[in-house]
Amino acid sequence: MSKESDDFYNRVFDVVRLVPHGRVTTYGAIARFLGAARSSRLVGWAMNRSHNIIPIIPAHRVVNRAGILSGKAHFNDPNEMQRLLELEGVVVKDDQIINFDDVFWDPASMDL
DNA sequence: TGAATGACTCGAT
DNA sequence: GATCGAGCCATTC
Repeated sequence: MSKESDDFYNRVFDVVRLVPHGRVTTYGAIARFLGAARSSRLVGWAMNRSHNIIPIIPAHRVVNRAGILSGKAHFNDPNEMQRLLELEGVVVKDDQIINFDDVFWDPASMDL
């Protein structure tokens, strides 16, 4: 892995950490925010490595554009992702966020 | 070096 | 309106 690609991942992690408490974002939103609109899968790759990243990445706040917890299976405990979201006030049912449109947070619209 | 994979997204049927 | 398939890009085998 080259250093530049590591930097890309680092930006992804940074954006994920910027997600407000009780809000969630999508892979596509992060990818597009970083200028890689068609690299949404790369964001998924980055999150896959987030287990070894410090500080810990709130990966539970990152879901696909449908509001489904597509990455919950990659957690130490799949139930932990849903539990963390519910703990923050996010309503989750069947691995899917109910009020997704209400809790969705776009990094491009954050206050600078 | 070439082929396969993946925590996604969009367009077509 | 829901479902299916193809596209994209970096990493891994």
